[in-house]
Amino acid sequence: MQNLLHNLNPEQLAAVTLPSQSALILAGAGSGKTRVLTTRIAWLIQTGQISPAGVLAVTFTNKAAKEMMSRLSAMLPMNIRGMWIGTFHGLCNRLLRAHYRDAALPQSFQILDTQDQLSMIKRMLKALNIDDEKYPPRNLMYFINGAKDDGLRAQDIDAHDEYNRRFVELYDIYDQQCQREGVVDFAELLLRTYELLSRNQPLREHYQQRFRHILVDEFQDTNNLQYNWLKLLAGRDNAVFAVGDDDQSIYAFRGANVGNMAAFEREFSVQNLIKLEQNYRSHGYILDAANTLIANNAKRLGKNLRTDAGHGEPIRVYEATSDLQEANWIIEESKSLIAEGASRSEIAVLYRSNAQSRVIEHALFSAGIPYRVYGGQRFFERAEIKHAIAYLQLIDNPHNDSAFLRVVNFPARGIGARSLEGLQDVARQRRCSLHDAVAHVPGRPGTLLTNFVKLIDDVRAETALLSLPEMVQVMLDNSGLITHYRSEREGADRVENLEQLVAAASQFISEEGFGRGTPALQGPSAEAVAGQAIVNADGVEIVDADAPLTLVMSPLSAFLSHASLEAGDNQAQAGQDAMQLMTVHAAKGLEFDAVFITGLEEGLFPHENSDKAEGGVEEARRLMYVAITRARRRLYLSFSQTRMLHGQTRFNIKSRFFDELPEEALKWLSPKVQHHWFASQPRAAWADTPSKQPALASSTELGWRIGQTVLHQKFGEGVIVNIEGGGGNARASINFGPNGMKLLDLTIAKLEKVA
DNA sequence: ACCCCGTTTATTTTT
DNA sequence: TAAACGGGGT
Repeated sequence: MQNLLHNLNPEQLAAVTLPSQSALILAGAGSGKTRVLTTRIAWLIQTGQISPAGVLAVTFTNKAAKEMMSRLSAMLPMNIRGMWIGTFHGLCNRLLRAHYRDAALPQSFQILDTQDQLSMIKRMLKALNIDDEKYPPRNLMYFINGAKDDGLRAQDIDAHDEYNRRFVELYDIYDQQCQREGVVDFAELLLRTYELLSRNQPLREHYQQRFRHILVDEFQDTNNLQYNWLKLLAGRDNAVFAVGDDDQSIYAFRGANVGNMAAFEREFSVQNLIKLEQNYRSHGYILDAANTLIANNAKRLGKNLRTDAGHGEPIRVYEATSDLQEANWIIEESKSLIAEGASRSEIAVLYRSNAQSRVIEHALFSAGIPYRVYGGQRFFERAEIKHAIAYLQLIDNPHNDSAFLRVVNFPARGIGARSLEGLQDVARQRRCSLHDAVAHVPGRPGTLLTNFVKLIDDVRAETALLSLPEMVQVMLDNSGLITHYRSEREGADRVENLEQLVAAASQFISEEGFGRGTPALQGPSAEAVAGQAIVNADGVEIVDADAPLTLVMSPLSAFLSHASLEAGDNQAQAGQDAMQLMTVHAAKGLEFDAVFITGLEEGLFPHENSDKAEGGVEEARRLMYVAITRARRRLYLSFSQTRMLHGQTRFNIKSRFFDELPEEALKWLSPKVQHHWFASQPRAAWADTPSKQPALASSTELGWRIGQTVLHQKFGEGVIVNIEGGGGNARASINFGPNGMKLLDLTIAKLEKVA
């Protein structure tokens, strides 16, 4: 135990050893957040305050959950299987599997990912003959997910106009369709569990009594439903240990509510708020920059990072004339870092949006520097894998129409759109699944469809006693998927991926503790279930959704859940010592010796949409804060006067965030206010855009040019983005950054040129 | 049933 | 720019 608490600083120690009450830990970047979280669990167990089964730890990502588990198993000399550590969705899945009857779901319900959900909505709109211009599927999806995230069912929503009434109506129809198919979307996993526990008192009390300690990671990212879910599970007596950082809240756009931190303090009567402000990651100048920047946010719980490390290197700032030049500068700097002995994987290039990676990738490629881009397609998202998964889904639950449609004619079986429309009509009339409708389709389409259904049924029958990997193999062979991709010109990779799926299945069953030979379709045995049965005080029998998974679902169901909930690694040239390219969002939680934050321009970072959204600029500032605090020793900031965006050259001014950083921490590598690109090479930029010539001719008479930086007494500094008209009629679009884009008459407006 | 070509649209993303 | 989608033609 001494060992356990040994190297903690006073605040960390205080947090780890708090009494069993709800507490809020404000954990700054690099302050040892995960360490506190895991040590807290280990300490509770070692001091005998709780048994592993009494611990519930919730994270947002599978990665974070795995990290916690591996740290815990290093800390504790025991099997940590009894602990519930997982993502909100993973834990809900487990609960719903164990209590599927109470939750009114089929035992083999399946999970729709975002793609599946959208295609299902499209299908529904089409079937109802609804104009998808007027009711865009995407909007409906956001509406549905937003409602679910707020805990609302269709009947709970008051629509004030015709348009919204329609949305509500469609939401209701969508839910009914999901129910018929036995599928749930991501938000549904949470909402269904919430409803299950709130309606079923014995069940709720059972879990409330079990989980005396609930620990939550990244609390600032919780949405309203997750917050209420925690509140429900915590009941009145349990201790919720919430760890988060309001300054790193960057997911409001997907429903995260930072306000949950303040609400938590109030509603869970938090006696102990501990701030972890000692930073173990970054050098002084870097932290100064982060602190100074974030102080510009008004809505904060308040926190200031400090370090024992010295100032370190100043933050280098570079102003490029073009995105291309910016990229080349990154390469030059990286080369010298590498020459000084830095390893490539310790250098990260961050950007606001994915599109920005192109130029940088191109430059890195030309320079022959290995790199890795985060955020590509992941294993279970690949088309061929999704097809294979769809076959498996049909074996497990033939009523999953999304899966049915995905593969009914893939590989081609002569079942075209026409036949499928007919089938869908029959299914709608009979209010049944496509699978069940097949028997009622006459003629040749009927025969072909029947053959398809028979194919699925045969694989199911043939593999009923086989293990999961064996089943996957048979499915691949019998479905014709492998044959199909073998005959395709560029199918070799896909065949290889499909073979990897067998390996993935094999790895999965051994990791999750299913016996090697357990039949893929074998559900929990009656005795196993009986062994888990608990009779509560009211005489109600409850089966606890306890680990391992083997007790609540079949290997196949478990594997399919896994495929939906854990999309797998985004493919990477792993092993190589490569530079790391990613969005700022993707960088959250990571750290690097050297970090480049690129594209620091008005309109991009902060993004132009940030100005419009409520609290958008503060969120953008937090994003910048996250970016800065990724760096350990070296930080580079860059922006460019011009940038190619959507096939057009955009003229930008530097981000307002530069004005919010401490001057003494920065070292400007290029002159701050000096010649712009057009001064030295006036022709180059528009040589290939003849259309702009007339405007330029007229504007040059007046002395104005696109790209010119100007000063307006009211709007401040801006850049001329476009000039239209000529002579006495010349007007210019000027980007004044924080003050927006203005269209000004050049003959009237009082503008000063900034050199 | 499939392919081609024009149109449209472009933050951030985990589950 | 470029990728994804949908309509229409073969």
